[in-house]
Amino acid sequence: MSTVKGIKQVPITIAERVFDSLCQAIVTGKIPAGSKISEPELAKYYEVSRASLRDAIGRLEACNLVIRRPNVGASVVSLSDEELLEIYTVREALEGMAARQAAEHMNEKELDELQSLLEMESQANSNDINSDFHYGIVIGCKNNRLKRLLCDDLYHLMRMYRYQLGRESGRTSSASKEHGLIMDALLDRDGEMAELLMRRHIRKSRKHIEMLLINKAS
Amino acid sequence: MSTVKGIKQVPITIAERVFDSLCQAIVTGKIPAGSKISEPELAKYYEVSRASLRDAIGRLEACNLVIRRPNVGASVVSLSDEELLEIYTVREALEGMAARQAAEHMNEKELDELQSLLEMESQANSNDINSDFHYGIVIGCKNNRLKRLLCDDLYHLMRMYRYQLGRESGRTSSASKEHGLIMDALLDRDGEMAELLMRRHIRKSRKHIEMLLINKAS
DNA sequence: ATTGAAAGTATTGTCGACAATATGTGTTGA
DNA sequence: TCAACACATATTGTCGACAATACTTTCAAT
Repeated sequence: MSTVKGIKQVPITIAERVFDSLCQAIVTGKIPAGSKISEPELAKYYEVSRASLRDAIGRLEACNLVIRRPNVGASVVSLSDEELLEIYTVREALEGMAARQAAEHMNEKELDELQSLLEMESQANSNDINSDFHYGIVIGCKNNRLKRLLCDDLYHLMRMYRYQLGRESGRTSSASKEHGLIMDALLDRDGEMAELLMRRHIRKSRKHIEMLLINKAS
Repeated sequence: MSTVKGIKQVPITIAERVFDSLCQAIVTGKIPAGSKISEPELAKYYEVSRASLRDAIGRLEACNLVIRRPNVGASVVSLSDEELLEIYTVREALEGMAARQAAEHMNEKELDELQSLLEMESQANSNDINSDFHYGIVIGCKNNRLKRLLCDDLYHLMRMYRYQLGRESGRTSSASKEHGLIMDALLDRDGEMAELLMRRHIRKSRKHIEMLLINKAS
């Protein structure tokens, strides 16, 4: 993947390859949230120099998966409940706009593909975010800056916590219905409606996660 | 400054110091848009090793001021007209949400300060973005993720093109009025209205820039 | 004269070593 | 017993050199 323009790229340099590996390891929790990143240890593990590893860590910081403090080192990000909810608020704003622009700019073929994606979604509960409805809308918005913000800066974090929290346990049915409504708005080329529905959809997800977190606390 | 959490930080490492210098040089156009970054040349100029300089370049890439291609090197970003307008669309979404949250979360003291900022704005047309109205609202939204996206990922680019285009020649009067309306909404704690007004305000700026670009083309 | 290949040059990517800073441990003093 | 200082250890930051890749120039062939 290699974090450029939100479009998966084949890693060219060693640093990019290590970045991809570390990214995967962090998202899947193999390197747990909050844990410290040891440069000598990981450099030895991946059999690369510390220079390449540090480059990779810099990229991880750029996509918000680690936090680096000067002269101290990097740690895997660990979001508090509030910080997790903050991301949903940002998503509401950005994906809402993405939906609006997608309604205006997606072509027929893309709309078709998105719809068939939606139909598959109802049965196969695929965990691959690359083939999910939200991702399809982001790609369809045709605003590269928006794409990059969502895909480069939030995408990985979202994957990480989706992994950790288990993909919003038990809201699939209502979420699917909401996706259907958004799809209709896209087909109608109704940007305003698409944005409105997308925002409401993400707000509901947020509320749902909020409940999960409250229950988890007990 | 040193690009962390949108809050100016004193540079600790050499890489951070060089990043700050390069950031400034790019924003002010001292290193012109589109120009190539020569690692050996700049390393010699700043009297640092290439390792530190490369670290700095990585940070520049993270805040979207340069684009790096593997085995080729980094170039200062150069936005097309469309790409510049894309940023306004993203700002509409993000700063709209920031205004909403600011209305809900800013305390009295912050509101006071913002208002006095607004009064100063009408006379002294300060070019320091750190003391500008939009920045104040972003800081006041209390959503760190939102702050970081705006301040780390878009702030520098905005400064750069504001510098280049000369701060939206001749829209200060109407823009100031719009700021006043937003301020009123904040004082009313009316988040929905604040978001609505902020979005309209940025949309108008976008239209204004669009006109400037069309005229420039002739 | 233009196109293509090949050699040469310059730049980027990677490495290992050293310096600077932070962390952990042990000792001393109150 | 606890606090604070000093020392020892480990990690990060920085450096210069080498390897790999890209770019430029030269030359030859059609």
